Amino acid sequence: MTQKHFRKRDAILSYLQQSKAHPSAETVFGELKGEIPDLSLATVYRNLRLFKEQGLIMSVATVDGVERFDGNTETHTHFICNHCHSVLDLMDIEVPESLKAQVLAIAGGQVDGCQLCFTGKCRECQNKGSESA
Amino acid sequence: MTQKHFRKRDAILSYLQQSKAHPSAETVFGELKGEIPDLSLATVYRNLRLFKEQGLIMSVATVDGVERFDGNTETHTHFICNHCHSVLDLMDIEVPESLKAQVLAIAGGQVDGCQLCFTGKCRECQNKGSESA
DNA sequence: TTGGCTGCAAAAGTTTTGCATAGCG
DNA sequence: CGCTATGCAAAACTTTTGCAGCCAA
Repeated sequence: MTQKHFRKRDAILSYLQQSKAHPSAETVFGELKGEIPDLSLATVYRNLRLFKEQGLIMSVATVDGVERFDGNTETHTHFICNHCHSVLDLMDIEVPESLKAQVLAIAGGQVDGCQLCFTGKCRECQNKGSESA
Repeated sequence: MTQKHFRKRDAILSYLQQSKAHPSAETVFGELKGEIPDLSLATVYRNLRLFKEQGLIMSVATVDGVERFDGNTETHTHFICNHCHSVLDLMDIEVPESLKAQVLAIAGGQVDGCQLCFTGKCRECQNKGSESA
């Protein structure tokens, strides 16, 4: 399987799927640059966009001006730290199914997904005090 | 009350608070430009940022690359149409208080807010068929 | 005069695109 | 050869910033 052809694309997708950090394009690029020195940021952006269109990854949110991605496309809740801008998964927090039905009834049309996102200060930042603004 | 000084700032805030369209900076600018011809886009951006910091408005989401704002800072649910990019309020859909407590327990730190956002195709786009991609 | 608000234009930061090249079938 | 993926650099787009001017107190 010498599909060097897809090596970069695959690497990007794998990285996304394995990461729990909800990285930005720049972060993906930075992390993979080590093992793939001739990787281009444009390739990262192109593939992220492609994966998103294909539903292989999803966009979690735009945090501090940059889009953050998640290789886990199952609906799950996130927590965004306003201080260090980390994005955490909250797998156990689920939006009641009843709400989704209500939305369909109210908004009409078609409901594809739902994102629940809490914001605040993560434990780490809390512990560190206010040093990481 | 000839506070012409604050006329633009006030106009921007009023517009946000009265609008239900969750406008972007560009939209606010475009809408107010009519009545305030010498309004500058920079002023809109500056004030939106200021209002957000002051908690007078909030950022709903970044839709199609642009940040969308809401003059209603009470926690409430939104619906984003993937087709026409409109953002609708779903005032009746509420995140159970119990979830918020759970989040605090899990994520630790401090929980400031929570955003619940559904995505899909709004009734209008649904009715219009697929003409508005 | 001082201080805050603004316009304008330049700058910064993120994301996209055009074009040429290289690899695979 | 045709097709897709990619690097590089330029471009596009959104948002921020520097600076000078203006208005009110």
